[in-house]
Amino acid sequence: MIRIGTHRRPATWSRYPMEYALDRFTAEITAAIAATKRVPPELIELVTPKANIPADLAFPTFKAAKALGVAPPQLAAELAAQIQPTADVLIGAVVATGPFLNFSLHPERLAHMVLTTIALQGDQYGAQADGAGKTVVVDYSAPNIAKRMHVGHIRSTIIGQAIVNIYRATGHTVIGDNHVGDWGKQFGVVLAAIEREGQTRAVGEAALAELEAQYARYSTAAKEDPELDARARHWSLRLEQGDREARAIWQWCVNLTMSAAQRNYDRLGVQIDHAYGESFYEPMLAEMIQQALDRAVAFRDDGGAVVVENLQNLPTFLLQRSDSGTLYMTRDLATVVFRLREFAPSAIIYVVGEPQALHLRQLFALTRAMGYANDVALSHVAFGTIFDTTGQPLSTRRGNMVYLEALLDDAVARARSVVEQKSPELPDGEKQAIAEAVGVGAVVYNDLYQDPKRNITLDWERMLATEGNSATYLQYSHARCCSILRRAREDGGSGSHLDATLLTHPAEVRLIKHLARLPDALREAAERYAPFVIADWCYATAREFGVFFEQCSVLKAETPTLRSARLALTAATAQALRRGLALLGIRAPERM
RNA sequence: GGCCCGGUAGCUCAGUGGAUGAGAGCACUAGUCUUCGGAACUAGGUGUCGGGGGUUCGAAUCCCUCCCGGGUCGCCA
Repeated sequence: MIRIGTHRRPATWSRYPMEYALDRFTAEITAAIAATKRVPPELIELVTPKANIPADLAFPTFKAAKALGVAPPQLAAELAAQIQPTADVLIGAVVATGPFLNFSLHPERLAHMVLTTIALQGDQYGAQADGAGKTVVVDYSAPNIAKRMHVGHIRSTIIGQAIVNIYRATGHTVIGDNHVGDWGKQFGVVLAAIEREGQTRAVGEAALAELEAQYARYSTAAKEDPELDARARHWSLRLEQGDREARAIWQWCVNLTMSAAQRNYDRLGVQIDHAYGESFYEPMLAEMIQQALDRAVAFRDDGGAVVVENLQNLPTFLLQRSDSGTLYMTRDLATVVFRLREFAPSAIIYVVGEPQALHLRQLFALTRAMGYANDVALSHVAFGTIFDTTGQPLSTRRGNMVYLEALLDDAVARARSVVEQKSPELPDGEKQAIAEAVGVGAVVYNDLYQDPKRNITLDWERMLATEGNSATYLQYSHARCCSILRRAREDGGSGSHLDATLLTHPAEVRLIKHLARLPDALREAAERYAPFVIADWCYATAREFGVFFEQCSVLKAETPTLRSARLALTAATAQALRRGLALLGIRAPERM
């Protein structure tokens, strides 16, 4: 008998994750096979069987049998005969099926352990200690100053935040850094355009829109007038050299942009620890270039440019222009060096679009060639491009650009109309909060449900889908759990003594087994930089709950003790779903 | 041309060495339902896993090669 929901959680649980059921199961099997002394430990590799196999973990005996010189089915049968699960392990049954040795979980013991774990860990369920003592820097979002955030920034922001959440949950100290694009020649264009047309008096996103328009007009004109191009480069240099007027306008642009970006971040649940921005590294650039020259990684060519070539067969690139201006690469190099000194990370993760894959490979090679980061993992989480429904890339020039704020507003408005239709009785404030959670959740999920490296299509119908693999379906499943729990509270009969071993219905067992998988999903998501692994887990959880909901009545369970056990399972499902969604940055309303 | 990423059901995608089912969702068809919230559940698939070779006891998964789509290749970021 276990108590669920009535005790206080020990303060240590969130900091020292407990052993998870499937980890113990795996360890028990490995130990049991090893104990037969028939199979060398290094040949014990377990696999998860396909869904049609009635087992939870399997040992394929092929390799071991070959090494031992026996037929695989014979070895499997031999081992099955030798392994007798005792009453205190999670192993329920051991069966040899041809060359496979199949292990099944003991449903009652699993139920007890999983529900206990989730109740104890609460919103920390699945947390790992793997990353304890390690620091990871995540570079994400990176809006451009003097521009609105558009769909081009949304992927880095959303995927980056999910990776931050996931790494925190695996015990890492995570430093998020918003590498804001506030420097470089493009900014020279901004300043030159303002000089030419005057400073807009608009505010908020409207001001940013005007700055974008000025930028576009200037760029177009500069194509036919080399004078204007030179003027922009001149402003770029003035800015780099600390010119007061250039700096003042620059600061105005930065403030304007960041306050607009913050509104989007707040809605998306995004919190980034730092926003040093490219400009921050200006004082380090001369030193970086000098080091590259001193260490013979780069050379100065006849035109005065600093060139890096023949680096690991990568294409040649520059660290300094022939007019002495610096480049993206120069600042990125300084950024790595700064992060190494400041945070001493074991890894730096760049959440940046796939088109910059080559740039980052060059950066990583350069960093190492200069003697930095030899024991630090440098990773690029590359995400694909967003296209419109006709397959065209989104761009301002094409006129099909979608801005983040407008995208979120639109999604929320559509969600609001569904809420009005489905839940007219709710108070207005709650309706709006639900619409915000559902609309924004849909946008976020659209970016996280699949492998980031795939290109994605901006498709309203799919993004705001309320069924299938969608954010709304997950939120709805959670709300249903909450509804049952709410009604149970109103009935006053949720009993505190719970016997999880009563949960033996196939739908209950399946749901419990699935809940047990979150810790593994979290580990895999971290290893692969793949939030979609968590999304998949959430979706499968919601589906298993849907089956349970249909087949096992909670409030009208046959006996009070079964009702209590099912309430505990429902509470655990709600808790775990909330946890999974939180890792993705999606809110889970209790009603919708 | 070199390099990178994709190519799995009509569409959008999982699966990247293991089991005579290659899975989900959407769409389509037919059901469940006096609803613990129907934004639900159930049933229905003749798929050259882009083509062809190879490695392996075993390949959608690893290797080679070719085809198709996208990206990228010194003074933008």
